[in-house]
Amino acid sequence: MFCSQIMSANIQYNCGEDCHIRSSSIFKHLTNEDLDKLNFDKKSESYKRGTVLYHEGSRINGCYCIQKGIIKVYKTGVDGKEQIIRFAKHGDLIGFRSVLSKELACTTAKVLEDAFVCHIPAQTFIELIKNNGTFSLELLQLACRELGEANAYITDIAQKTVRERLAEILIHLKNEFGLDDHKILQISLTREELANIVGTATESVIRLLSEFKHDKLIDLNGRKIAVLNEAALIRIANLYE
Amino acid sequence: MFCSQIMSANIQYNCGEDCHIRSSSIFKHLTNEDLDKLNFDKKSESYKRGTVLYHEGSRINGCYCIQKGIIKVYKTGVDGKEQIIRFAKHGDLIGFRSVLSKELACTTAKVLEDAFVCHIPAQTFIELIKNNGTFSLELLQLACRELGEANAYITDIAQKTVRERLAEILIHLKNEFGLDDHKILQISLTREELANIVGTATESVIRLLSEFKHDKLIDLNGRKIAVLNEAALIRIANLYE
DNA sequence: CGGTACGTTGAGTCATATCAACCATAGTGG
DNA sequence: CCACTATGGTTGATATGACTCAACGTACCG
Repeated sequence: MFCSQIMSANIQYNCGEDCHIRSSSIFKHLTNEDLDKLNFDKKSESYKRGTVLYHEGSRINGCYCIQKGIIKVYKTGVDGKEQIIRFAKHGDLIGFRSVLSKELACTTAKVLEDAFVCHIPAQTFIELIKNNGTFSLELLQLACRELGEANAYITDIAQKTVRERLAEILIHLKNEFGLDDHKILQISLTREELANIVGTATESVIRLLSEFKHDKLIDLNGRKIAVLNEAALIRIANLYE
Repeated sequence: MFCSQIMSANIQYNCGEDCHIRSSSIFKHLTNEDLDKLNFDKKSESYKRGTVLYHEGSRINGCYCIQKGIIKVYKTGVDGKEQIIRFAKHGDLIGFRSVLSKELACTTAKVLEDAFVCHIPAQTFIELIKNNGTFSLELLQLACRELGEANAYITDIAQKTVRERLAEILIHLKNEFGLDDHKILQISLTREELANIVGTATESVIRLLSEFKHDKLIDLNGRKIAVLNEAALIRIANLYE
């Protein structure tokens, strides 16, 4: 099997029974037969920060299941400005959109935190969908959930101010990546990256973050952001009206 | 069968062989058996302008295949402002997102132009997915295409000016609904609705439309919008860079 | 004929973008 | 070891796109 790999951190990944593919919600209802096929066809690899898994506009020959690390998925807009669409982490599946719609990749996927990733060939993936109704239903549910989130984000960007959106993003990041003991957000982003999620200028993010810090909603220490007053941020973001 | 219905325009719809469900891309690979089941379970109905097919936040018990007319699909944002997510017309399928993700409807669907619509019960729909790999694959492809469009729109709204977005929307509407012999856009929207697609204020749309008219890019006559210079609009919109 | 919804225009304001300068840090190569 | 460069962060000044508010016009409808 292709699956034994050594991470830089010396963690051994055995991609048979223990592999994340098994416990990840999207794969968990596969039959043993399907699972064997999948484990045989997939390729696991580790990637350093900065590596690009696939480029916007390129043909894509499979999708990626993230075991470890963080991947930044973004589109390049007018005059090269990147718009971050999502982050993928532990258990997430990316690239399936382009595989299924048979279009060229409409996003770029770049490693933010050293990652360990399984690559599933397009053919294997499509066979799986055709032959396993439960699997395809779950995948559909995943796609539909993402679609719902995308629609919600469209509404937010179209209607909310930068200030509201920044507060909202901080809450989202907190929910997705969590805080450590010191309430520090467990994802490290540059100010520019934050701006590229919110859809604003770097300087605006900096000014608003200082404002939030001044109001004791957050604390700042370089890229470390501590979330001190979640309730107030939620109020600012107009979330859960 | 439930399927014989009379439209206000006195057009008879026979939903067996002739029904749109057969020719619509998403249903065209169904087996005769599946098709019989579908035709038996579905309910066709005509709706007047202004009718709501389903409300945001309500439970939804099936999805809708549009045979005729135009449906406006929108989310309600902060302080009640509507954000139009898409329009559905002849051959389009809506509501499947909420059916599959088993969440409450995250949008409202309202009739813009008198419509004739088939309702497919959730259970029938889900069975179809589970039992027919080709169908579920095509549905997945549909969802993925919509997801790609949503991501592109996020990037646009986040990065482009209102002027660019309005030009882009005019092009999109032209591609989706076409022009008549007088180059008039074949969908009738209020200025407010245009604003609610673009994500701006009604007054801004009015001012920009007059500007486009002054520059001979479009012509205006009430809600009738004639697209005179598509190339220039595309340039303004920064499309196809 | 009054009512309601939609469209238009002008004036003033404000949030946010843009531009420019500067600092801190870290890595690079001579 | 020290300039040198690149990258990221910060702040201030200025410009402006877009929103808001308000008034008014228009058209249709019962």
